[in-house]
Formats: sequence, C-alpha cells, structure tokens
Amino acid sequence: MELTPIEIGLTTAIVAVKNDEPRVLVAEGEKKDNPAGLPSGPFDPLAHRTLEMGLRAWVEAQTALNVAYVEQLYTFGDRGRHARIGDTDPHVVSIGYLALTRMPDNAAPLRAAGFEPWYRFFPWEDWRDGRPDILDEKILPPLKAWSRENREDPSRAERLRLCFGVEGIAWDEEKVLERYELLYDAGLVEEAWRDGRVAKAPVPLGQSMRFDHRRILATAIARLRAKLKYRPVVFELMPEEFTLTELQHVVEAISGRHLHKQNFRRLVETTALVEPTGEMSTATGGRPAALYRFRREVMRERHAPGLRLGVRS
Amino acid sequence: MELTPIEIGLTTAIVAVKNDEPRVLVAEGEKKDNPAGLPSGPFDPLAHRTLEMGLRAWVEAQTALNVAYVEQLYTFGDRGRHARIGDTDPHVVSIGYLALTRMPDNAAPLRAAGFEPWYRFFPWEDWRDGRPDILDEKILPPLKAWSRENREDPSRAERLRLCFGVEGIAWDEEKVLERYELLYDAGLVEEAWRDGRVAKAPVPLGQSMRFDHRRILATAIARLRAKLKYRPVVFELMPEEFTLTELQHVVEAISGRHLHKQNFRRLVETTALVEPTGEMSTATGGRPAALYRFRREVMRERHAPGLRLGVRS
DNA sequence: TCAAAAGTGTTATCCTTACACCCATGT
DNA sequence: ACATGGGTGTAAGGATAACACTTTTGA
Repeated sequence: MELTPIEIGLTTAIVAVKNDEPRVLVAEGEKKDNPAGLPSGPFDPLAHRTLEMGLRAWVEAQTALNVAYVEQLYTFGDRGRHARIGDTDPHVVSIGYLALTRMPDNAAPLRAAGFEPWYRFFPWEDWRDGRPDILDEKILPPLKAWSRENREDPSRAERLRLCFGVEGIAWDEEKVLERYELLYDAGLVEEAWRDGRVAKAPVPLGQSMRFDHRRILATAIARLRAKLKYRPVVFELMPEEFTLTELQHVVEAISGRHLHKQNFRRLVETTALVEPTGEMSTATGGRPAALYRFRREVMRERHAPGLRLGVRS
Repeated sequence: MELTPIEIGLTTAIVAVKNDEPRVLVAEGEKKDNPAGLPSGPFDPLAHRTLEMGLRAWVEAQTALNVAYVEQLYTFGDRGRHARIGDTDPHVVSIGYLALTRMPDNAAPLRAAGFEPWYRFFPWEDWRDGRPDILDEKILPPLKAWSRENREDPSRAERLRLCFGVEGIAWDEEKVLERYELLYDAGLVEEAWRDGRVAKAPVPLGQSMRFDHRRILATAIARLRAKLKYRPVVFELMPEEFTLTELQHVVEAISGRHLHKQNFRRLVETTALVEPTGEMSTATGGRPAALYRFRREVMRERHAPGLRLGVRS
C-alpha cells in the first residue's frame, strides 16, 4: 500500500471571556484583504512526541498565553480546493483544537492578533437578548428559498427544520456546526463562494475566516456549549474568585442564551461545584455579592447522565 | 514555516452485533505471531476529496461490507516509538473511525479477518453478569500497588478511584478509554511493554492489538456507549424488525450492563423511537413477542439534555 | 400443568421549573 | 426612599426507579 505524504496543520480556537463576551484569538491575514484566521501551525512529528505537545509548544511560543485546557475537536480533510490565488495553505489535513484561557491583561502578542468576540463570526448564535433579528431578516428567507428550490430532496427542508428550529422544532444552541454547514451548503456564507461552491458572492453573513477556520470555530463553540453541561470547564475561563452572577453571565455568554437566575444558583450550589470564600465583592450597583471559588476537588465523580438509559439494575 | 511530510492512516473499528455479542472486525497479523489489528488503510488526498470518502472507499473495497454509519473518533499522533522489529507501520498520525454495520451472512472477506467479540480485548468491561471477577483478581491488586508506589503523586490514586469505581465511586461504563489508558500507564497491558514503557512483560490483560489499535477500539466503545443515550444509533446494528427484548439485549451488550426490563420498554415506547409492525415473532421459549421497526421519521428532534443547565428562560 | 418469556399497571421519590418574596447596599 | 442587584422558600408537574402481577405460548 503506497502512501501519499501529507502535511498536517494544527489549528486552534483559543477562547477567553472578557466583559461577558466570549472571544477567540484571531490572526489578521498577512496580506491586506486576506480574511482573519485562527492561529495555526504545522505539526512536526520529529520535534514533538504527541499532537497535543506539538500544539502546546506552538501556542505557548507564539502567544505567550497560558492555556489551561486543551481539547482535540475534529480532523478536517476536505478543505476548499478553490482557495483564492495568493493564499498559501499547504495543509491537506488540519486538526482542530479548542483551548481555554483566562484573558491576559496585556494585549495578545501574536503578530497582528487579538481576541475578537466570537459572535462577530456567528451573529445568529447569540440569543441572550432574545431571538436575533438577523434570522428572520437575512437568514431564513434565503434558506427557505433554497429548501424549496430542490423540493424532491426532502432532506433540505428537514435539515432546515432541525438546524434552525422551524415549524415547532426548538432551537438547539448546540447545533452551531450543523447550522454553519447548512449555510455553507446553501451558498450563503462567503466561504462557499470562495471555495467555488456557488457562482454568486452572497451578502456576507457574519464575518468570514480564512480557509475552513470558521468551521473549526463553529465546532469549538458547539463542543464548548455541550461540554459546559457535563464537565466543569467554565471555571477555566473564570478568575480565581467570582460571584454567582458573574459565573451565570459567562455561562450565558457561551451558551448564547439567557438563564433563570434562581435556578442557576440552586444548580451550582447543589452540585457543590463552588464554595464561598467568605469575601464579598464590592458591588456594582446593588447589594454586595458573596465571592466563590471553584472546588477543584470536584474533579472526582462528575458523571454524564446524558439522555436516556436508566441508571440502575 | 517548514512542514514535515506525514503519512496518515485511517483506522476503523467496524462494529456489528451477533448473538447478543458486540463484535469488531479484526485482521490477523500478516506474519505469524503478529497480534491482530483493526482494518487500516492510507488516506490519499489525491484520490479522495474528504477523509470520510477515502475511508468509505477503502472499507467497501476491502471488506464488501455495507457500512451504514461512520463517525470520526479521534486523531492519534503518539504511537509507540518502540514497535517490534518487523512491524511496519509508517503512519505517524492515525485517524480513528467508528463504523456500524449489520452482521453479514457470509464470513467477512478481508484476508484472514473476522468479527471478534470485543470483550475479548476488554474483559473487564462486560458487567452483564455482574462485576467481572478479573477486576478483583487480576486488575485492582496491581493497580493499587501502582498507585501506592508513587504516593507523592496523588493523581494516581484519584485516577484509579474515578476510572475503576473504587471507594464509593460508581462504575461508569463510558470510561472505557480512561481505563485502558490507566492500565497502559500502569504497565499492565502488553502494549505498554511493547512500546518500551515498562521493562517487564506483564501478564496479559485482555487480548492485545497491533500498534495503538486497542486504544482506538476503546475510544470506539466509549463513544458508542455514550452515543446510545442521545442518538438512535442502536438501530444501525439491528435487523429491520426486532422484538423489544432483542433490542434490549443489544443495548445491554454494547453498554455492558444489565437493564431493567419494564423500564426499558416504557423508555422506548414513550420516546416513540419504534413502532409495531403488527407481526409476531416465532417465540424462542415463551409467549410470542410483537415485532417492531425503527421509526426513521424520528431523525428529527432528538435533543441531548446532557447534564445540567435548565432548559428554559 | 408448568416453565419461560411477553406484557401491563401502580406507586414513591426526586428533579426540574416556575413563581413570589425578602435583604443589603449606594445614591 | 427607592432603585438595583443579591439571595431564599416553596409548590406544581414530570420523569425515574422499583415493585407486583397477568398473559400467552411450547414442552
């Protein structure tokens, strides 16, 4: 069996939260007019024993960031064959990673890089102030046209229903990737046009990214939103001490929806994920709030009930 | 940025169920004495546009199997550097896949390949008849010694508690990979010795596999056990029509534990995942059972509550 | 008639969701 | 005093887990 040598890129969505806004580290294009992209580096198996070691070395050297948490997302092999002239992305396969960090005080040191709010790339994913207008104004009309356009293919209408919560189906905040891929297939994001999938350049829907980096970011957001619910990963994004409301705001920022205050409190209290420090925060506005810290001991026993299958016998 | 050319292998755990036993397609080693391995092929980006297309082409050509369901698992870059002389595995990076299929009537056509019960490789994962003896007889004693051996490292004892359900922690059937990796780190599986991690060959714990294939299989089992609970994937393994008891036995076979009959029935009935065909099965033993089929329409709306975070407002 | 497996009904308990209300601080 | 956000209690509804019991076949 003959093998084709391939180059592998490690592409990472480095996420932090500032001012109740989830942000991702992006590097501007080297040439003007090039769209922004995620930090990305090659994997050199001669230098690094494992993929994650290669990634960490690369990230820490380039960004001087202290990434507490790293997780592999997915390996993409089907990047667009029609990348614009002048773009050079020699990787055929790119392995996407999610990294979580606390917002550094100094600006990020990567050349022409900074933390951008991630909803710039996915404005339809932010439901914290209710259903975003962009859905009914700019997304659903063309999507519905697209699903009618090929009516003998019922999967188009089905996908639309499921991904975007049409006709009685509830919006599922975790389907970030599915929604982006649907928009791509419908030719509504710039990347689809750039890859030669559609002839006409669409009106931009969210800010686009280099290569398939926006897809990797969509995967990262989806994974983080899902993981929030069964692993204590939020705390990687929080400062040492925080109030319960601050914690709630970060969870809301990530999952993109508003939560019920009282129930959220009871939730974190009954799960014993946090403990009070005894301190009080200098309140912003009303009554001072108690400060909490993450109970690292909880790293034991955090099962994932998930859905279905009884637990016993 | 200079790039090292790398070869990529696609390694697949092809799973089917026969006689209430989950089985995985394994290929015998080419040389005698070589351990068995999962079917594995190179990815040629020139021939195939996407990874999954490359995989499907490869699998279907080699095995003549009709794989209904394919899912990427994980990309491994840190294979053992001390593979035995004579083994040639040029891949530096291997992408693991899970594929589900129905058991073919004819024997599998891959050279010297066949479907092997997966609990041969992980005997400690089968709790259908209660806690396996191998745990207390051959696994926990050396693991406890290993965790004591380096007492200043408290993570050893913690990992042991969490993975193997010691000291009040419940056994979590989804931690298949974590358990295997713990056994590897403790030097208790043959692969650790083969990779040069430990000096002394351990008493074999389950049947070993080529390269890191057993790790990929562990990942596949873990993923399937988890996914069962929030996606209707079991039905990819079932015949067109089946009784509820047959369905239960397959679920039990995969998740490796016994389930409560009445509640299992109510579960599948209330979720409306199946519908009666009207037919009755020629009973094996007692009263004839109603036959059911999977309601493919259900592919819409199957949310994953996961753990935590209320659903509203 | 008995064993074996299918199938139904009911209850206690816990968790989720929602609602209503009180408390402590700054201006 | 009042606006603002912090914090607590409790009741309704639904899902889960466990139990007991009936039905239909083959031997």
